[in-house]
Amino acid sequence: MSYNHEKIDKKWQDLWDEKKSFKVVIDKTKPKFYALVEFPYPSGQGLHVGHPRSYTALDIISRKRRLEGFNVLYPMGWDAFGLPTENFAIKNNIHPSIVTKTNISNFKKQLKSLGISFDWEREIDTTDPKYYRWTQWIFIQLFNHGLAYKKEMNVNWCPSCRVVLANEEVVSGNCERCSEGVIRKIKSQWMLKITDYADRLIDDIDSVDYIDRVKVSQKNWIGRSYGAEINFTTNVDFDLQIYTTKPETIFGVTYMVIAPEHDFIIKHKDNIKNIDDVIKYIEKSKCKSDFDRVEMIKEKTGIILEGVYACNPLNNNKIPIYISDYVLITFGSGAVMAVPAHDQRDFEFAKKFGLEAIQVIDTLVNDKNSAILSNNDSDCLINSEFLNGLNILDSRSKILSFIEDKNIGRAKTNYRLRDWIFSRQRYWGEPIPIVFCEECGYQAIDEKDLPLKLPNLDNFKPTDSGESPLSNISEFVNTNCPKCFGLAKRETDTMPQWAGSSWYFLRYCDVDNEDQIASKESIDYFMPVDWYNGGMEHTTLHVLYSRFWHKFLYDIGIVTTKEPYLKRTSHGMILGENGEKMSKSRGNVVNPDIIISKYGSDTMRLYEMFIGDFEKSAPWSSDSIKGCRRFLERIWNFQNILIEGEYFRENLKIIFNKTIKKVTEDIENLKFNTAIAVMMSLINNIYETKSINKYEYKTLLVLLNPFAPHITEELNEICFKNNLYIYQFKWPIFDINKCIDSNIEIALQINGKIKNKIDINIEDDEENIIKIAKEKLAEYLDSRHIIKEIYIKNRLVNIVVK
RNA sequence: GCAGAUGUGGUGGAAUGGCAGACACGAUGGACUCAAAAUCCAUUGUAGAAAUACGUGUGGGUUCAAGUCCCAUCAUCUGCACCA
Repeated sequence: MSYNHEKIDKKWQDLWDEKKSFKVVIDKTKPKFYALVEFPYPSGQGLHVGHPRSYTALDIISRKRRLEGFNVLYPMGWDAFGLPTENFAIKNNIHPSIVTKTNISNFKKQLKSLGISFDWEREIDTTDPKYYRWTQWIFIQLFNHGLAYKKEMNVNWCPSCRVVLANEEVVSGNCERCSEGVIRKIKSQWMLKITDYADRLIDDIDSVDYIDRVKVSQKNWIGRSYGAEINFTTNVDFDLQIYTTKPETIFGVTYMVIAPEHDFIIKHKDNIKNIDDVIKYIEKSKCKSDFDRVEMIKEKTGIILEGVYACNPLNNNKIPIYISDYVLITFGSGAVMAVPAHDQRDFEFAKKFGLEAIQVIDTLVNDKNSAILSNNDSDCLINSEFLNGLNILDSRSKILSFIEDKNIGRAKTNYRLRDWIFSRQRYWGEPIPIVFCEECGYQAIDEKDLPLKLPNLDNFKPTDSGESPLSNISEFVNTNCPKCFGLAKRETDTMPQWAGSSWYFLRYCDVDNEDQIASKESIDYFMPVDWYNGGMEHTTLHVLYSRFWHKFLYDIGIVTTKEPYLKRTSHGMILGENGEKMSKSRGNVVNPDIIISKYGSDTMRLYEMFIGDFEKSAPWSSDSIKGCRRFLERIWNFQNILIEGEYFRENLKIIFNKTIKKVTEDIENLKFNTAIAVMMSLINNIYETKSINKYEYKTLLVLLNPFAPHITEELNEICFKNNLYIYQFKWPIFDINKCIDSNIEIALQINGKIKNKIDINIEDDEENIIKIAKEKLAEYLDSRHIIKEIYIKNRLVNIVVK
């Protein structure tokens, strides 16, 4: 009987469905394990070979955990709101809800054909009103706690999608979704005050087990810096407040630069003599996005404000004021004190405009072509009056207490992180549950009226004005104020796609709950997520946003853990055969359906894991996958050479124990590729004996089951007829004492170069081994002087000679 | 420019400072076959008939011993908001 993957895959997938084999309920007699993978956006293209990498990896973990006695929650759902669906719907004139339904059913079919052990009873869909009711509920809580507010923002505007993008969604100055150029536009936006949580988002990251790259990216994104705010007076009635991380260099200030958007310019335009030129410069910089400003690294631009000047509060020196777009209004106070001697950007700007530089830190490094960047805290200050002779750290604390005493400034912590722009002027998103009343202002709708359903529009295209399509529907817009019951208008903006994915892991705990996000009991039992895996591209934003919401929900008593995810790992991308990123336009996309129908889902799963280091990207190879299929066929054919036996045979005892140990450990360390390699080695060894006994075969099937669940279940049924499924078995354990061979080969070296090898017994003592080694190496030792003899246990002998 | 990562056979990739190239693909030769496919066996880092020599981007260093640690350098990839 040959290995018929089509029949076998279907048989077991149907059986798991029918028996609800992976359904999980609260069971306090067992330890729980919550495995989570990022739920997909169900795009029209269907599943991509990249998706299964993450799902298979945590499926292996989940299946192994079940065998180890855990009660495993491994759920799946759909992050289904979003622009591509809306754009597809517009283009093809089909309602986005229908597009979504079709895409989900296609994705689901494809996922099922992979045999992942999801609990499909807990499937969620972010576009389902039963789900987004609670997304809206969380927004109301944020609003009631002052964390959601409206603000006029200079926002990124995509003329093509006609939608405002968060900074995070702008890639290289272009829209992340449609790749069109992004311009700047003023718009009143709902904002979420994520900055209130900046410290906790940084500090708590040390309490969780995230891979370092993720921790670093979270910290860098928040970007906490310690510095000072200092007020500089001016010759007009206005104090310019600057932010600096190096307050001790204040005696080196020779000019000041403010952002083009700074209030000072408009307020004192009558005092600025060259105001016409200044306005021209401002207009020019308005067209640039922040990204363009970044790109302008070659040359600094700027213009002096004539007729106004600032005073250095420390020595009353008059200093000129410039505007330049390298200073951003969104960071610090939108004004910097320029110290060209010790800051590279200031140095370049000063060079271009012929401005003076005063050196205030004495350091050995001295390069005339760049600023003097001192990294040494013990360097001392010069040209700085009362700071002279103090090192950097001492002078910093002295200047801080000085400015605080004189009330001209104070220590200040700053963050790179900005508040989260939360509005979208689009149709296919959760309506924001707020109304505007002339009398009462912005009011959250009554929680009893949730969900606020997205009206079923015929015309869901964005309006050219940039308002949401919902603004055209008077039945939706016109309503009553929940407070005074007078006439009021609904908010017509919708939420960004990030919203639904910021709390979905909570809903999985209790998907059908109609009274709350999830029951307290289910949250207490399943949360936190024990292991969360997803793409590298989400390690900054999605992880940060969902941690923020979780911390807020902690503060209002909904969840009981400060962090949502105990452990976060990320997988590398699967590239096309040509080593480039898979994409439709490159024509190198591999469709998993074709692979599965040709080789079967177990081969597909195995190859996804064998392809390379899980955390690194790897190119797909349609040749290499054959090796995985051959491996499974050999295991299949073992049923023909099956013999009786209740223990490992003596000559295979060591290798079996070693393999169990390695596979057990490698799975935990995301080293799926070497786990598979060691099983391949094992079967090569078994092959040499021309037989396999029942105990050995059963052990092998359990070990392989998390990787290749269909074929292993089938073989178990054929060969053992024990009325038990493998998923009900126990994970094999190894005997640490039987993991080392008694006879091993060690290397013999002369001065670190391999010259020979010998077999030793691990019981042999060192003295004896060195003696044998020297006999073996006699020809090299002849008449030479031995300086040192090194023996590394079970590894090698190295004789150092002269 | 900044930050992070990566450089190992023809290919994907293995190697707690201790025998570089596990495992797999591909290739070559052989068995089976009328033939092909599949399967099985053997070989496969480079040079060399061999002994041997050389080999982990490049140049130094530490060490009895370096793919691995340190310094410098080059190349590639990813992210970015000139973060003061």
